[in-house]
Amino acid sequence: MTDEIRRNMALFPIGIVMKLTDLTARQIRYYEQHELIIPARTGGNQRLYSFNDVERLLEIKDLIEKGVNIAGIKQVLLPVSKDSEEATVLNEQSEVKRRELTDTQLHRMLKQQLLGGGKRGQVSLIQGELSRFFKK
DNA sequence: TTTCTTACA
DNA sequence: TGTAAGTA
Repeated sequence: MTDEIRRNMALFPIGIVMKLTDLTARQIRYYEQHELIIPARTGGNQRLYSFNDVERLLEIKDLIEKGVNIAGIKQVLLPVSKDSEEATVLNEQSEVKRRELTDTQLHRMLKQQLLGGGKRGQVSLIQGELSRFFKK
């Protein structure tokens, strides 16, 4: 899969990313501080972004516009640990406490909605559980 | 000229 | 977040 390589190929400096994402350099660097993105660096310490980085920044921008804070964005964008995934499976199998939503399930629903297509009827349900993630 | 870090409003 | 300062 050489396409992966191309997508992760760091090519453009922050100036171009600013135009591509309509974000300010301040914001782009700020998101980097919070580890939402990790651009490569040149020998001169200049940041270099890849296509993947730009797409990720666009997602971040989307969430920001929807009123999600950094903590919330981290929940949505940061990779879900494998342990959580397995925990979900176990919980689903053990017909015990299968009444409440699993954190990872909720996580998927939120990401699905926040990032675009999301069934409106589901929103109200989510908003109630939202506190679990976007609390302070 | 552009970008970087640090720091103050 | 915006912006200023001093560099690289």
